[in-house]
Amino acid sequence: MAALRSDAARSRERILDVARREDPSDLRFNHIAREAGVGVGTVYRHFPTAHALTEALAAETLSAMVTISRDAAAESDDATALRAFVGAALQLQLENGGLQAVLLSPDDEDSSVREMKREIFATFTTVLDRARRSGVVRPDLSVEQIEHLICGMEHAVRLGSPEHRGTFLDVLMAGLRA
Amino acid sequence: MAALRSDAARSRERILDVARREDPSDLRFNHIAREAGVGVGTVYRHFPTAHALTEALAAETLSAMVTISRDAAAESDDATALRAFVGAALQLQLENGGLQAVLLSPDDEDSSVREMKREIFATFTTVLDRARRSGVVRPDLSVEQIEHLICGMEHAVRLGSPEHRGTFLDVLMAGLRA
DNA sequence: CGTTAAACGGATACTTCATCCGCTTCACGA
DNA sequence: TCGTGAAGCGGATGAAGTATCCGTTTAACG
Repeated sequence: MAALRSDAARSRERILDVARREDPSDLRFNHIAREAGVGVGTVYRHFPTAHALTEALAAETLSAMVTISRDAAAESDDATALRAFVGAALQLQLENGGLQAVLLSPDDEDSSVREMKREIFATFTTVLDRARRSGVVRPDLSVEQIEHLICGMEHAVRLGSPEHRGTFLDVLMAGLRA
Repeated sequence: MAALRSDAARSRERILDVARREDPSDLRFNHIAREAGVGVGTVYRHFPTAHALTEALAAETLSAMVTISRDAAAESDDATALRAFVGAALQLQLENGGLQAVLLSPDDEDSSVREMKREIFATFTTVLDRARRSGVVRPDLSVEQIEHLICGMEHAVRLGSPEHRGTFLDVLMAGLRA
């Protein structure tokens, strides 16, 4: 990432500040531009596509997820580690509405996003392997399938009240058991 | 529903035939009109909103769901009845991409849709009550929460391959258990 | 300061949506 | 069979939103 000119850096931050408050699944570039006090062209130059903007918004949540996933992996009890990981993923996906799309997207435009995703999936693979070996999870579920199940739970929570998160996480964890 | 004039009935069927083949979450009226060989105005007259069209498409699936839910309720084993109901709901929602929206919508434009939904939810309430009484399901889950969980599973299956439906249904049913 | 490349803004052309109304077709009674 | 009016049809059209392009402005640096 070449150093940004000061005005460019300012524009970028203004745009991100506004975009954070918008519905991640319905980013309107013209509207964001007006709110941010910049021209539409400026928004499109910084973020050529809606997905590029979603990725930029996801970057900080993703960085938190890296930390949390390391912590989960450090947990000594295999079942607890799995629950910590899945619970954190669900929580963060609920907090950042664009995260699901970024996690599921096969090709990332931003290379730091790609690297963080790689680490998260690698860590999860380790945690899941441990859980499988100690027999606390169905052996036929893949990392990908569990990610999809987490996205499904995110969707379910969004349909109702956020306070159902705990219950739905319990349902998922019980369902994952061998 | 006042009797339709013959040309109106023909237009309606043509529109529904085309719409059935489209992505239910992205119904483009102009496109449907062109494909169906009718004017855009005709599409809008028959279906004032995308939701009205989605409802019409959901009607036949909903009618199948009424039958299946009665069958499930007739099942003597409480746990089996619950699984039959949830499994059928998941299956039908996967077959008809617009069904989720219609089931979740609080106000239906079509009265027959409203009536079918009423019966389905009433039947499910009975099935769930039985399951609760015989202790085969967590007592703290409401009909609404379970519907949301089914929608979540639908989402999860759609993210991957349809062949994961069975596995994901198993995960959900295991998670629902007390 | 002067220079230049980077960044900016917003007019504009383009796409898609949904309405409205003059024309056509159907149903029905004579 | 035909006349009549209500119902239905079509697509031109204005509104709304998207993404690009290029003349102007601004930052960075010697």
